[in-house]
Amino acid sequence: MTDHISENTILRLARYLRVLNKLRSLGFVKVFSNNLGDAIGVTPAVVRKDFSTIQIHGNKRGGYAIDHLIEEISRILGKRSDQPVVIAGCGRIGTALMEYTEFSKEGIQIVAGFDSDPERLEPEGDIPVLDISRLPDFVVENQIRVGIISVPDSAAAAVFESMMQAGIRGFLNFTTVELKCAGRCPDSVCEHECVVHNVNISLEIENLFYLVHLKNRLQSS
Amino acid sequence: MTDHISENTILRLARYLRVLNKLRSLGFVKVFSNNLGDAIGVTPAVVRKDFSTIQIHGNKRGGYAIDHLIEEISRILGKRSDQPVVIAGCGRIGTALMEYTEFSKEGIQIVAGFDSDPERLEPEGDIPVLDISRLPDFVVENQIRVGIISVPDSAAAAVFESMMQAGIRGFLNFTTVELKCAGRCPDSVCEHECVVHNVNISLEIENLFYLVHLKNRLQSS
DNA sequence: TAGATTGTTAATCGATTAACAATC
DNA sequence: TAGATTGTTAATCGATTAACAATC
Repeated sequence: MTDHISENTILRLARYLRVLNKLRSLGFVKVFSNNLGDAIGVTPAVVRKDFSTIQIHGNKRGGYAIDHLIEEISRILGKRSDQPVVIAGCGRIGTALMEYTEFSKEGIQIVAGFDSDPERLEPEGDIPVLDISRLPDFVVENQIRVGIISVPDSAAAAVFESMMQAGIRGFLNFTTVELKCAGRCPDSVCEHECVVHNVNISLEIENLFYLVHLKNRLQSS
Repeated sequence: MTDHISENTILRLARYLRVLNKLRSLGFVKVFSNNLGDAIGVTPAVVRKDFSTIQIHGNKRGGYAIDHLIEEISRILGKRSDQPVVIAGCGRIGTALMEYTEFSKEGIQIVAGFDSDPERLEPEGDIPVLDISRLPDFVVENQIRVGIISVPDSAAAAVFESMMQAGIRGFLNFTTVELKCAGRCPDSVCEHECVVHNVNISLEIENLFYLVHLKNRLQSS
């Protein structure tokens, strides 16, 4: 079928898709590589190349049909209307995420939280918070593929391991622990690697200081 | 002075620095490119190259002295012990960040929050929450260079503009609005560009679904 | 010394950009 | 038709990797 699609392209496709949905809801029907490039901050050539690699074709003068783009990109990316996610660790960050209202707009649904602290459990809650020991069964039963790790650093590795064993393949990691999965997936379940994306806000902020500092230096020399 | 340092290198240096501080606190004195590479997930050659470009030298068989590394990397990156940050928008995310205890460990200090909702103001709070109209003066007076934007999307562009005018040069953007600063800084204040990093958690989660989906497809074909 | 590690050069790889023919 | 945009190829650029001499 389709050629190999680079990770960069996949991430851009996801962003095009968001812009396209906004454009459609505004009543637009056509779009040019030009417009889309501006919207996500890349050159028109990149947009055309991306579409070319996933075999989406436009009209030589009329640009691309938004409906068609949305349909094709959604198909390629495997976009589902329901995207169920579990959260391990219902502390400050975990709770904030459970209350985060933006998710539902995008079809993301936090289906359960897990914690080891009995005080935090709410089995009957709107989003149930269960004991962490029940995570593997829950993941298997509900065929969850994506999970958020917002436990303390000290618990990160063990939680990661058990989530992976249970079948989670995509991780959003809020700890500062480097979670590696290359070759760690049990062969019987998983011959491919997992995907771990890290969100490290204090590192992000530090990086801003560094980048601003160094840009200044460069400028003044 | 130093040659041009790529952004990739800068971001890696920041991560080495975090690992090095941990190693030092464990009593380690020396480290090999090997170890550091493992710790942040790059090859040893990348580590040596990074150090080479910032003119840090090791010993042909004894690796690198941790103290020296920390000192030099901190100097290059311009690491300060106090890293003051303001937050625009004290809703759910903004408040969670103000309460986030990890920041102080890294020397990051949220010095004030700003909001347009009178109900949210707390001028006498531990971290004062002031009216958004007072942000520019505050930033100028306290020479703040880094800010967090966690306002509703609809307010993002205007808030960004006023923060930039006031002198903020590094932005952590929690909205889904594409904030562009190329050429937008007022020349009198700023001949260099700003740095905007985006944190879009729902996009991150969506991307995990897409990447997992596509890795599966690739595998099974 | 032998073995291990640095530091650097050249080779490779992939992504981005430039350019332009095709064509609506 | 003239002008604008796609789609693709070749050129460029930068980052990563491989390889290995230097040397502790």
